[in-house]
Amino acid sequence: MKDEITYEAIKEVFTAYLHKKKLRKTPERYAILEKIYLSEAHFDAETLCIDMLTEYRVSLATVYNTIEIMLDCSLIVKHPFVGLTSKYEKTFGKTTHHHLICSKCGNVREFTDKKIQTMLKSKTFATFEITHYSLYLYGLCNKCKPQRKKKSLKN
Amino acid sequence: MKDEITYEAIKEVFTAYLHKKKLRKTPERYAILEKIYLSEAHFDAETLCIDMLTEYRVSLATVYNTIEIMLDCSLIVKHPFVGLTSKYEKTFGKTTHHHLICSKCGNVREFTDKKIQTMLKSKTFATFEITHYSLYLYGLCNKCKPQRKKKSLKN
DNA sequence: TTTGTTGCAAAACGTTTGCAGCCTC
DNA sequence: GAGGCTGCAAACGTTTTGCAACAAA
Repeated sequence: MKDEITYEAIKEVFTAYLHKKKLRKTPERYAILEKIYLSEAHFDAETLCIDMLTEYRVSLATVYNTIEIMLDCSLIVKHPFVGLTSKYEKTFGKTTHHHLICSKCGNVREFTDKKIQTMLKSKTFATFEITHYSLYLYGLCNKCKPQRKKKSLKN
Repeated sequence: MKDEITYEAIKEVFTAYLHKKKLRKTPERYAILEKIYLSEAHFDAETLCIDMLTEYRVSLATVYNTIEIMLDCSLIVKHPFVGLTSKYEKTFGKTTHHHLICSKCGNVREFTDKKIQTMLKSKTFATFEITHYSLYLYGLCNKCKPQRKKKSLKN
């Protein structure tokens, strides 16, 4: 059961932000927003740019520009995972989750944990105003985990 | 009351690792290790390199090389905080902690939380072997937090 | 009409690599 | 003595910037 978040609703949020900041509502920006809206996975700037080719051609510079704006208005978050190029992820239509990153193959997996969420959400500081948090668990995924004896394939 | 970890003890760990991996025990590597041992703060590769100048001159390439080795043997961890160049941090002589990163000025602060630690340490997955985790809390530090009316200094 | 935005290419940035000489083993 | 390691400089991948043409307001 997914949250019913429509592209129109997100578009409105984005439009309102662009308006507030006196930024222009260009077709490129909306094309990028829609692409992100339609995808579920983490993405990096270049892949997004290439993947858009069929629908709408934008330059990488514009992708970075738009990503920056979307970060500012919290429509996406940035994940600079160790060993990978920076990944981005939409924040709407997804429940709070955390990440498992395989240090060997770079695969990123999500998981949710109500107790962790509750605990972190309740964390406050007198001298620091939290906007968001990132919890990354690094390790080895099943495929990369050294198998306990099984024809011992070298590396 | 700090843990009594001596440079000699750490040096032994490093030496053992170099030996195991058939890597050479060069003065540069030990100079870098000592520099890291003596410092308490997070550091980045270039700053470390520059800060070493007075004691021992090493090239940035060697610093990166050595950092890589130290990451492999878990003497340090890497923190690619959003908006900052990658920071590294020694893992010895420090208690488990988490990070507060100011999105505006880039200041990084540490904090400890027993409950969070316990909860995260107990987290396991059948299909993922956790080696370490990073918890980053992004937000605004006291200095960067918008003050509630007080002569309203612009920016 | 004004001024922000685009695409492009060049530059910047942090990091890695190739190589000749050096030094550990 | 062999081969890993060093410093240097060049190369790399990612991200940013400068600029002329363009288009949103």
